[in-house]
Amino acid sequence: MSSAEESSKRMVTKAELEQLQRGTVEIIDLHELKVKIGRGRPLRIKAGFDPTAPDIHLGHTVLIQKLKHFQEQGHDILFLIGDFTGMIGDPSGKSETRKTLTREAVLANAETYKRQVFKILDPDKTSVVFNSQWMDAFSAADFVRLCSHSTVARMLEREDFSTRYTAGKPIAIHEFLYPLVQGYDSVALRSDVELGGTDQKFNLLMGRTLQRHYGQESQVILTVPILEGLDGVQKMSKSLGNYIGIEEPAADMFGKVMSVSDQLMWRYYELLSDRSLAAVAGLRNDVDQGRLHPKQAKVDLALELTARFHGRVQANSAREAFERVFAQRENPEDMDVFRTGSGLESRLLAILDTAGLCPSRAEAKRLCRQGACTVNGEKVHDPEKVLEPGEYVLKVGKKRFLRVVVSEPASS
RNA sequence: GGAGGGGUUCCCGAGUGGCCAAAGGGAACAGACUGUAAAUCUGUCAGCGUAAGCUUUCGGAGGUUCAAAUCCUCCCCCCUCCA
Repeated sequence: MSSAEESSKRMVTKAELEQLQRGTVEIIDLHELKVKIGRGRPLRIKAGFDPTAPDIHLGHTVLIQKLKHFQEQGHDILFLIGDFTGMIGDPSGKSETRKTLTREAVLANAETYKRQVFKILDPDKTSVVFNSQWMDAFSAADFVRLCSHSTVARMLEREDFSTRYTAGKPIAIHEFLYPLVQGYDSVALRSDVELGGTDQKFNLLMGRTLQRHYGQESQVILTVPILEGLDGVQKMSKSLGNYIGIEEPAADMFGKVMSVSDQLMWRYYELLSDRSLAAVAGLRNDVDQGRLHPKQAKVDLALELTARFHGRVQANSAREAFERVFAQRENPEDMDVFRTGSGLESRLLAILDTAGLCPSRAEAKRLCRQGACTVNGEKVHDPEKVLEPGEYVLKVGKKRFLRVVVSEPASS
């Protein structure tokens, strides 16, 4: 063996492997991964994203952080935007017919993705690809061939298909194409490793199968946990509104982390924090033993996560603002300002509605009657209350604030 | 193509002529309690209107009736079995 070959081959170090394994649910197959890494050339690491929702949230970052680990170890990241698969719509969950995005929309979304994802990944070492690049050229005959590599029985092994099937819920045939196309993407990209959430396991495995059928070595698949959203039950997603977006202002990010339940806080520590699992276990123990107040632990977590996207300084001021508003019940420093005329326009319910603090006037009335509305710190139960010309601070519930300026009546 | 079952308010789900803006549960929101945690208790949960009240909603379109989510007709969609 020549010395050049000698140096190109290497054993993966224990530390590197541990970094890759941390926080993963499953690696299929770990031995194959070692072999691939051991060949010494950069691996092609694939991960796919939905083109319709270019709003990366903390749930996505679990996966993206893992991509970063691979990137740090010198591997090539293939950030796949599923603009073709987007037409199908991932069958998991609700089956809505997606409308095809225009070319411009796809490109615009891609730019948003890049802006967001490069907060974490190194742009120089990341290729952004679209599966329409090869799928648009796919002929009907190609599709028939692709479909021949799987079976209906195999498809029905997938949990959400079998669940729906036994429950008598509809399964559209084109939904079967989703795993096939996702799997074919691995063929087209010659991926060595594909990352995905645990809910993607079936699709990821399909990639392994198809690669073999198309004469390639199977990719290793690596699954990461699905992060629960703010409600602690359902997965974090934009459509459920239980997410923390990575482009949200520091104050919102901090506040949202603080609103999470104590139980969920540990989950977030585990999946999102950079702290070692041992350190997290230590913290948890301290809280259990009463040596550390759970709120303090949550503040630390909120600081860490906010600082990751906004830096230390902004994270700290977000924390101060939070304490001021919620612990000391003071008003936030910057509130939206709403200007209105006097008279009927300056009735409380009218302001609440037109300023957008409540979705409807009926809702505004209800909230007032329930004692949720405060004007300059005083509860106002009457939704018909007219605010005289002047400046007020209006508060609805715990989180909605508004500075209201009521102008003098026009002298006409 | 045939037979049967089904489409209800954000979700699940009751309702088969008036007492139905529609039970119950979940979610959500608000109040109390707190640490903007959990648990608990209470209240709210189509829109407009100060109110009386009015308007829209039960797959879609018509019809019967003083009155329809409920009855009739046609249409659309889903499921099961048969072919």
